[in-house]
Amino acid sequence: MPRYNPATIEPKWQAHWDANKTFAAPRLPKEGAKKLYALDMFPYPSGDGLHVGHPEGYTATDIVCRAWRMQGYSVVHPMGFDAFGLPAEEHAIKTGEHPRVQTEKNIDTFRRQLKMLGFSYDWDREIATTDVEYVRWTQWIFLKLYDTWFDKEQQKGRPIAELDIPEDVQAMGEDFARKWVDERRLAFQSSAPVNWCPALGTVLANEEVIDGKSERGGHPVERRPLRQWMLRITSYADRLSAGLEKLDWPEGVKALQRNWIGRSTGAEVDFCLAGAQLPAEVGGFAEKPAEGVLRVYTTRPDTLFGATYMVIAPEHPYVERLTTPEQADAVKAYVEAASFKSDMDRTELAKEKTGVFTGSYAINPVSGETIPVWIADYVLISYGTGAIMAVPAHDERDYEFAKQFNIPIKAVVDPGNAAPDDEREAVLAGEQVYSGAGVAVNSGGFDGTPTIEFKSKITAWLAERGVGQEAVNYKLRDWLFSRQRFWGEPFPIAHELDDDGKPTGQIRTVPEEDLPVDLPHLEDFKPHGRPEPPLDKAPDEWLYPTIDGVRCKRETNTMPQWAGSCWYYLRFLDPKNADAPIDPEIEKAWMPVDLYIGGAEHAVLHLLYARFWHMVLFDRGVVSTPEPFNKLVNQGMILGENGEKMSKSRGNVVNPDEVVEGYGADALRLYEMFMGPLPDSKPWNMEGVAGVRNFLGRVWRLMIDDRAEEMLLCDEVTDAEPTAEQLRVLHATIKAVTEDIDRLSFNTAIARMMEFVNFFTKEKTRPRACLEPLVLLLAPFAPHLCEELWAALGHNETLSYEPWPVFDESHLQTDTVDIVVQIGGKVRGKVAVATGADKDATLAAAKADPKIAELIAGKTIVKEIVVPGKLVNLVVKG
RNA sequence: GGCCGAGUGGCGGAAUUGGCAGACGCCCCAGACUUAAAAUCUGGUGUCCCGUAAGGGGCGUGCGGGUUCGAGUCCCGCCUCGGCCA
Repeated sequence: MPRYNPATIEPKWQAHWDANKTFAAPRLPKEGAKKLYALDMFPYPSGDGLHVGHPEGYTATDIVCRAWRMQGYSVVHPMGFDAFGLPAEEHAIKTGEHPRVQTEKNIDTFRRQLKMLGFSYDWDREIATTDVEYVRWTQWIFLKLYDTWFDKEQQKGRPIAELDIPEDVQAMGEDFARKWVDERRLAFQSSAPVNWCPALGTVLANEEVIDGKSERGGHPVERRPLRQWMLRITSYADRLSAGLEKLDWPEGVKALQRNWIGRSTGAEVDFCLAGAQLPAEVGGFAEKPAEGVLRVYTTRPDTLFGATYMVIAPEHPYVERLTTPEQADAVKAYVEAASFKSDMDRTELAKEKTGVFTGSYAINPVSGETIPVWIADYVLISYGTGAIMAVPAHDERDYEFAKQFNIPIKAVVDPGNAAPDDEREAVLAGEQVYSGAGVAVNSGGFDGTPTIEFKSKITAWLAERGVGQEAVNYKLRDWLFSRQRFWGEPFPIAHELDDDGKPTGQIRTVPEEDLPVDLPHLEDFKPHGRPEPPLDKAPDEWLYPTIDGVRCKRETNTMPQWAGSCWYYLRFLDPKNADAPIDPEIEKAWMPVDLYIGGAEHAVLHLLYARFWHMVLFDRGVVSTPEPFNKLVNQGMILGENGEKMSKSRGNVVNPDEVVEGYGADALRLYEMFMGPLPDSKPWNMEGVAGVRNFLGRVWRLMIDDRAEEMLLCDEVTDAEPTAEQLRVLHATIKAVTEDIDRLSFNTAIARMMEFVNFFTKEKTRPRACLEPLVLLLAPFAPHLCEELWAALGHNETLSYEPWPVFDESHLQTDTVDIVVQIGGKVRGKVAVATGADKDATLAAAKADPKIAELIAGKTIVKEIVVPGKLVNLVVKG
């Protein structure tokens, strides 16, 4: 009977932990104890259930939590669900069943599977982003964003109440002033293109659009502007970038984020349109470009003399006014065609450049030359000013475009030594593009100025004349925060209506005490055929609330899935708080997250968005730390047995339920950790699972007599004192396992415990004093098995809070150590020398070894290298 | 095209600062136990060469160079694969 049988012991201990709330974390860390907040990226509860990729990171954090609990830390280790999202809504559209029903079913499956793996979560803290009480505080945070403006001077978000409205703005009237304020909020409205699919009668998410066609049905998708909510993440670009410095994150992830933010410095330059009435000379560079002025952003103001044409994006507000009657038809067709292309399609370097001439010209502010203004879709309205000066000699895309349309190419940077002579000639002749630094040519009085120097010189020159200024730009764009979907958080916003039921443009926020704004009842979830969100179908009693006595229409956009995951780590600490998102006392005590593990797919967006919200909450005094996640680790991908990505279509998906059924949860956990380093991608191998399962069986038989009818310790287990050798093995194991857990090197920790078991299996007497520490060391990895063994060894309490075994250096010491002896760098022998022997003694011992003596006999020793305790290398000649 | 990461036995991987390459596991082979098998335990297992044997030697960490007494590890150049971005 007492064979190792995970199928009986695992559910038993899971029930025990549940019933005893073994892993409940205290409200605040224990007095005098250090705290650990270990967080997993919570899963989206898909209909497929848990994937073997999930338990990889989850097991890693669980091991750290369990080990550190035993080391006396107060540990909080929560789990929840990121439960809004498209699949549940699609299911609802098909079946008419409310997405919440499907979502809850999926959560139940995920929870069951997670519990089956024995993670030491404090389940009392479970939250789902779809919980109405959670949504309430998500909406509350949105209102904070709405109530915040960014003070550039202080680089800080501040309450709208502290925003001074300039007198000239006030003078323009209340409506104007309100608009002025609204334009400065971190949450603001704007018109942004959506993927409108006329055939499906709905707006699609980016991931539902493939090559300009709908994923379902392959219908054409059009980019159409729609009123949307945006979050002003660009205000925090510098802080988001600078804040990375101090974080203990993989360098690669930091680089990705910096790259995504894409900070560049350059200049904004105003080009007057030919024939335009120039405005009267105003002091300095205008905040907004004057009428008849086309403003561009460039990172290379030094190439201004080489600008031979300009390009504006097809969405640029000047398109109409610049288009001459002769060009009108061509421009119209071009602009429409561009609306079907994604930004990606448009900017792809390899693609052939397209464009159309507007018929208008502008004047180069430095050379006075008249240059044509084109419309081309390789310029994006969302980057910079949506217009560029094109310098074909020194920009690859401009070069291709100029070639395509026979526009002059004028070299203004001499590469000098930076390019071989023939290439340099080609560049200067305008036959080859060169985008590096060099020396100015063909640049009026600036000839001979090195690129770097020229950049600042010309910027100053432009600034003096009020036609340019230094500017910082980011690839990062403001965050498009609304979705035309049902299954998301409603905005706590309503639009005031006039007597005719038309929006006045005035916004009302839902008062805090009226939160949450819950989703309305819908008869069905089918698209209504208009680009407006599905909530437009909501019943009137939901759609038209009265706020402060004014009839309003609720905002019908919903928030994106990212919203809920932006702050869940805070709510975990105080999940039931009815008065605030989190109690400040609790927040101060537990934050920041000490260890955050999850997939690399969230390296940019989730982590950037969450950091942004956190910074706003920090500025507004809701949280006390500038950054939310101190240490981040990305787990690698688990591939199928064939080495390819796991997917249903490849038929190589491994189901955790089946693994647990066949080998047990402890074996699954152990295998996932034994496969290789946590951050690496590695292929699954079911024989490897069998291997670690066998190891767990060996641990069992090390202590339990598996031929007996009852649970009995085997005869070899004794209360006798361990031998010196046994102690040495034990303490080497304690040292290695403890250090390996600290550096998340779980595969090597397991290997060391295997060595321990291999050694003690051969021992005729196995002292408890050695076995008990092993059980404790292994417990974080295979907790069910170890609880069972701990009980068998005569303990009544869970081992979850037993003190971690202490490593004692003195047991590792031996009388002698083996020294490698090399001759000419090749290993030729080994000698035993006394521990701690110095260089001379070690060298003497090496030379005295008969084999070595023979090999060096008659030869001259040129050099002797001695590393005490390690090796001797004799370099000989002759 | 850019950035990041990785190339070590038949396979997953180990080697924390340059110091015995291949820990540990899988696969495979052999032995013990057994009437037999399974299970379990024990041992072997990079590769080539010399030797009947005990044993000895060469070669080996993607490729080519370099630094060093000594390189999987550091430097230069290249190749391949993976990820992200364009």
